[in-house]
Amino acid sequence: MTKTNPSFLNGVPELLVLKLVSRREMYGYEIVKAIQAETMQALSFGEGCIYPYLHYLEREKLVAVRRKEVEGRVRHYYRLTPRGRKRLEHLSGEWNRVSAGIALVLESQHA
Amino acid sequence: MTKTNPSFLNGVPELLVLKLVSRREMYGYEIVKAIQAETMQALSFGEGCIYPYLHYLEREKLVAVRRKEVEGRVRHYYRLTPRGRKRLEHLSGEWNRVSAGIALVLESQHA
DNA sequence: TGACAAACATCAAACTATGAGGTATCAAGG
DNA sequence: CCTTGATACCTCATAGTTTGATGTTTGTCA
Repeated sequence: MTKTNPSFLNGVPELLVLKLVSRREMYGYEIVKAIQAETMQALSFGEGCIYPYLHYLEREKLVAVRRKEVEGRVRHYYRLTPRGRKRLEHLSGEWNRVSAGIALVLESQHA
Repeated sequence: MTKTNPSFLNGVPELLVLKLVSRREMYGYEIVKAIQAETMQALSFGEGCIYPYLHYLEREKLVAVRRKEVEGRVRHYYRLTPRGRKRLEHLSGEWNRVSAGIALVLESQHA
C-alpha cells in the first residue's frame, strides 16, 4: 500500500477523522460538523462519507466505539486505538510529504 | 462550481500541470517526469492521467499547443493561455485554503 | 401541528486516477 | 542484427472515493 501517491488527495477524510477522535471521544454527527468548523468551511464531507469511514475504521480496529445515551438519543462515541494512533502518525507523515511536494512546485520561481 | 470542497483532494494534477506550463512551455512526457522530480517523489501521476488532462485543458482553452520536431520525434508543447492563468490563480488559492484548513486540524492541540 | 436540528444509516451515480495496453522512434549493448 | 530500454504519444476498462439523495427516529421551538 505504500505507493507514491498515498491515496491522499482522496483519503483526507480518513486522516481528519483519526485526528479528531485522537483528541477526545467524538460521535459521527459531531465529527461532520467539526470538520466544517475547524477548517473554517474549507472542507465539508457529508455524512454519507463520514459514517462509512467510521464503520470501516471500526472493522479495522483503528477506532473503538462506545454507545452512550444522551438526552434520550443514542450516540456512538469513537476513540482512537493504539493501532489507530500508529495509522494516524503514518497518514499525517504522508500528508506532510504530499503537501510539501505540492508547495515545492507552487512556490518555485525557477525558469 | 464553487463548492466547499473544490474537487481538490482529487484535482491536484490539474493544478500542477497548469503551474508547470505557466513557467515555460512543456510537453506531456516531460510534465509527467517533472511532477515526480519536483515533488521529490511525493507525487507521481501516470501518463494515463496527465495526457487526458492536457486534452481537456486544451479543449477549454486554458492551454495552447504547438507541435515541434526535436531529434526526429514530434513533441506537443503546451503553454498557458490568459484564461489558464486566471484558472491557475483560482486553483492555487483554493489549494491554499484547503491545505491551511487541514493544517488547522492537524496542528490543533486543543482538548 | 409543523418545521427543523440532531443523530444514525444506506446506496446509486458521478467523478478521478490507476495501470495495462498500444504505437513508433532512437540509442546502446551483446 | 536484434533486443532492450528510454522517449513520446495515446486510449480504455477498472477500481476507488465522494456526493447527494433518501430514509428513520427523537427532541425542541413556535
